[in-house]
Amino acid sequence: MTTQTAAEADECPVVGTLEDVLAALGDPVRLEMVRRMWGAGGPKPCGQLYAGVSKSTASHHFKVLREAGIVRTARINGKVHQELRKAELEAAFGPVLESVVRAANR
Amino acid sequence: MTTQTAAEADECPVVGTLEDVLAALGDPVRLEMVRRMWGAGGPKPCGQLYAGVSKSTASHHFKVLREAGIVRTARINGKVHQELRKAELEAAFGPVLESVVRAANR
DNA sequence: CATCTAGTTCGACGAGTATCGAACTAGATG
DNA sequence: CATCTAGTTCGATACTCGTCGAACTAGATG
Repeated sequence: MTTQTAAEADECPVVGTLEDVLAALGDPVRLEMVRRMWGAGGPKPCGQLYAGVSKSTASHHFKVLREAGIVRTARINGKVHQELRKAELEAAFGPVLESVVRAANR
Repeated sequence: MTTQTAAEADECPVVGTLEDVLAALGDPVRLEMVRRMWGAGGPKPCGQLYAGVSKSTASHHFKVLREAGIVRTARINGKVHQELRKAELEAAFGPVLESVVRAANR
């Protein structure tokens, strides 16, 4: 990978496989992160997306979500934000994410 | 659990958590098993639900699906069959399984 | 009964995972 | 510049997971 800005480097051109996505969502911490992002409608500061685990653990989870193509990372006003790649996921898997988040919100 | 027949013993009264279900589906072998069952409309012999892994590995995967509450096991004419618990999953999680299988069928 | 097929359990193994604190990096602020 | 907060990476750890073949179980069949 050539030198890019942080935002670009986290812009995965491809979403992971359906299994990758499901496996990534199959963890309570990550599912909660995604659930919180779903309602945000845009980038959200990392610290607002989880509770109950350490910063380093949360960082690990964001990495898993990112590598599965579920989120993208952006630095806004010097703070790291995470945002769901709704459009890409919808394009690849249809209403999977939406149905999952709705189920998580039950 | 009191003594019951094999079919009854595999009748889990409760579906697993959403994370359990997603994690169970987040494996290529198990996702394929579920995808094949989806179109069956009823119990299906185990041997028809997978390919590429050994019998013991397949058996392990069926166990994971069963413990997540995704399938139920029944013995028909002496042969073990697996069947999706569509109604229970729909009741617990809405259209999650349907959207996942549709995505798997893309 | 013996034999067969289908499926489960067991034990082992290498790989992967979720977690943490320490060390580090990235910015903002005064 | 120093200091702070937010977030990442690293190393370590205990645990889990997917895999297999062997041994076992469950039925059907002749």
